[in-house]
Formats: sequence, structure tokens, C-alpha cells
Amino acid sequence: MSAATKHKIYFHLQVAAHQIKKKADEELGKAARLTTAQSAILTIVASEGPVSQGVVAGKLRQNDSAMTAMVARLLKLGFITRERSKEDGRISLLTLTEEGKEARACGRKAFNRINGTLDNMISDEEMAVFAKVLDKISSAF
Amino acid sequence: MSAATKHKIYFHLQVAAHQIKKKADEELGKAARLTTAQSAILTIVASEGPVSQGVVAGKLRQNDSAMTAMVARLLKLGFITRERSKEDGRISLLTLTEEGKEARACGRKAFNRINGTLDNMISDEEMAVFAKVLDKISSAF
DNA sequence: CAGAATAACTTCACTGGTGAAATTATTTCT
DNA sequence: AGAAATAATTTCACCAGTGAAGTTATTCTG
Repeated sequence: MSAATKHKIYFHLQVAAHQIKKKADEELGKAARLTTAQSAILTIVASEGPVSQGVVAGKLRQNDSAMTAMVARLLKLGFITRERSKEDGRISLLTLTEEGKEARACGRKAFNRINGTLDNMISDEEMAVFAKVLDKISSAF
Repeated sequence: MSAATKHKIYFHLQVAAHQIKKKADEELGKAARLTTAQSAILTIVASEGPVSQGVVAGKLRQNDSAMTAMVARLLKLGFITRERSKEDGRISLLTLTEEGKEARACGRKAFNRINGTLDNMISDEEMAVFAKVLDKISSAF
């Protein structure tokens, strides 16, 4: 039997990801009235400056169509602004608002708690291997 | 900076899990007209014999309410049957049908392909560490 | 043994994802 | 320049999850 099959890797990966997402959403919701999915988008918009929806979708490995709904919610919450590009009228450029920056700052504490829990139970060597494998999976599929 | 923060573990875990799920859903859909979420439930029902919805939800770390919709779809597809327990009228017992067994058999090939890809790029040692970390995450949160 | 507490499941409104088809804007090619 | 190809986004119907509140069946307790 294959090593992946033996460890039921697919199943355990999904359950662990789901579990930690649930916890992070709970913490984040209390701290910043924000979800982890929204936080991921804000982080990308914060670091990439004015950025198109398609680029954000690419970094999250999601469909463009997923962005339409997410951007609508973030606009409604006042965390980002959207503006048509002058050079290319097809592109919507997203920018973080002050409220968005504040929400991100509040959310960071919640993520720090999650990361602290992880650090307490996983050694640096294990963490390095874990990160490497995640990266291999992301680039292979 | 914490090791988890440094590696952006939360983010990469979510992206990798999402990415591999997308691929597995694509393969599984072609092979067996089945989704990975449905397959997970069928696997539990297959191994646990007649089993309540709540037990399945627990194993998947999901809410009971998520089961209501999933079970409805699997009933409609004819992959499981549902029957009230004689001992406890609150419990719905789920059992796999012959069609469900067949669908699972078809789906296994798709999962084998995914696992094969994983085995080709991840060493046995890395896989063991990866599985161990996933388990720690699942039990901690 | 009646009433309260508990347990299993359902319903509802919501978030967040998919892929296919449509829309709108830009580019490319005679 | 005009037509066709391409690109970014949107729309739509669907799948899959959440948490809170409701229903029904069982169990506990005085």
C-alpha cells in the first residue's frame, strides 16, 4: 500500500484544515468581525497595493467568480474600495481602506494565538517539513 | 517571529487543502459521479455499518446540520438507506446500498491516482512527519 | 409517573466555493 | 477601420459548510 494511502493523507489533510479554519473563524469573528476567507483577501490587497480581482483569485487558487461575491461583501463592510483601471477598463483595482487596515490589525492577534498553539506542539524541524510538503502539494496540483 | 508565522502555516494549509480537494473532486466526478465530501461519508458508513448521522458528523468534525443536507443528496442518489433505530427513535441509521458500494469502488481509482502523485514527490519520512503534524492539529483544535 | 432536561435531528439564513455561459473591454489581424 | 479573438468580470444554479432556534423522542428526577 502507498504511503499516502496508508496514512489516509487526503482525509486527514481535509479534516485538519477544516478544523483549524473553524477555530480561526471563531477567534477572528470575536476579535475583528471578519472571517478567515475575508482576511486572506485583505492580506493580499494590503501587500500588493491596488490589485485586480483576478490576481487575488490566482493567489488563492480560486475561480474568478468566487471573487465577485467576496469583493461585494468586503465593499459592503467598507474594508476595500474598487475602481476601474484607467489603462484597462476590464480591470477592477482593489485597495484597502483605513477600516480595512484596522480590521486586519485586530485580526492579527487572533492569528497569533492560533500560531502560538501550533508552535507549542510542533517542533521547528517538524514545522519545516510540514511547510515543505504543503508547498509541494500546492505546486503539484 | 514564531515558526508557524514564519512559514505562514495557516495560509498554506488552507490553500493546499483547497487545491487538492479541487483536483480530487474533478477526478472523482469523472470516475464515479461523486464528490469527495460524499465519498468521505460513504467511507464512514461502509466501515461503521449502520451508523447514526451524528457519529458521521463527529468523525468529520462537522455540525449535525451539515449531515441533513448531505444525507438527503446521498439518499436521492441511491447510495445509502436511512432507517429509524428500533431502540432509540431519535436516531437515523445509515447503511450503504449496492449502488453505494459500486460508486465507492469506482472512486477508489481516482483516489489512487492522487495518492500516487503524492507518493512520487514526498518521501516516506516526510510523509510520516506530515501525517503526525496533521494529527496533532486535528486533536488540538 | 409527570415534568424537566437532554439528545438527535431538521430548518433557516448565511458564507464561501465550483464550472459554464454571458457581458464588456481590449487587442490583434487582415 | 472592422471583425474576430481574447481577457476580466459577472451571473446563475449548484454543492457544502456554519450557528441558532425548533421539533421530536428518550431519560432523568422528585
